Amino acid sequence: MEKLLRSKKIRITDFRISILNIFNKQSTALSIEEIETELGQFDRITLYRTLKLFKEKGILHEIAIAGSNVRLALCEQNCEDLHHHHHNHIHFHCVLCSEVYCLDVETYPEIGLAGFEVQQVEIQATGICKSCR
Amino acid sequence: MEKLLRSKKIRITDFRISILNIFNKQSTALSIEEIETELGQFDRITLYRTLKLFKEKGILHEIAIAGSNVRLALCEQNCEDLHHHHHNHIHFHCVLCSEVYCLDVETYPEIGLAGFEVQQVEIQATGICKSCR
DNA sequence: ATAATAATGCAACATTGTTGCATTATTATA
DNA sequence: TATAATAATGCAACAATGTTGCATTATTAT
Ligand SMILES: [Zn+2]
Ligand SMILES: [Zn+2]
Ligand SMILES: [Zn+2]
Ligand SMILES: [Zn+2]
Repeated sequence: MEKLLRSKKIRITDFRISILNIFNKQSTALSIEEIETELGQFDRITLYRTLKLFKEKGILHEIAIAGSNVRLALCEQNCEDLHHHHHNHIHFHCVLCSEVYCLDVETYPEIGLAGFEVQQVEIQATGICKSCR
Repeated sequence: MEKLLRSKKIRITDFRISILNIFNKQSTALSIEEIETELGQFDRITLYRTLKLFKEKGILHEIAIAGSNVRLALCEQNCEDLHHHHHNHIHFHCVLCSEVYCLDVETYPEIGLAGFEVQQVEIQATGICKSCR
């Protein structure tokens, strides 16, 4: 927790620790609304600033789902910043419980597009999750 | 244009026609801001309602990009509604011009996740587009 | 312990999207 | 083509989401 903040060279504060705690006890990605509920009493501006910083530092990654709220989840250890992630997982969105999971896949698909230089590939699967089946 | 609206069993209005015209002369996906610029003078509420309807009817599909604005693009002929699309293309987001392209791929990857029922797969590639290289 | 620096919390604001309702336009039918 | 039924538009007002400036407070380096 504090080690993570130290490694990213940002100050260790109570607020940041509590945000990290919330993500650590969760197995699925979280919406901002869910984080707010977990926090109880808090300052909205500080929350937004913290989430923005965590994304910039490669502590959290953002998952944008069409027709749904943005979700956030913890990054892998080796993510550098907003633009240099090193994930090898896909995002699964359950149509029943609407939870979003970060899931490892055996083989991550390669995408080739003539004339385009592909740098990163983000995959989102939609369907019914393990616990809703 | 009018044929499309008729086939979806919704009324033909000037506003809807002008929205469809904007999308037809464009090769890339559009942000709401871009649509507003193209429209010139318009009513914001009508625009939002029109876009919502078009998404529900399978006329437009929404592309959610992490850290960027939502984009919209025309659907394939056989898209039924919001939840029943029949696209076979991926979405490419250029890091230089930030345009979003709908691009056909030779083979659309299959995703298998033990315990999860996959119904749809959305793929987003990021990199440098044809015209920015 | 002190100074330098960064984070927080408040107010105020900006952007984005929604709801209710009267007016206007489209469509079906006679 | 005229009329009635129905749906879309445009306005006001609001709700939700996200941002900026600035004084106060906390963290860190010395
Ligand atoms: Zn589920
Ligand atoms: Zn993830
Ligand atoms: Zn480009
Ligand atoms: Zn598309």
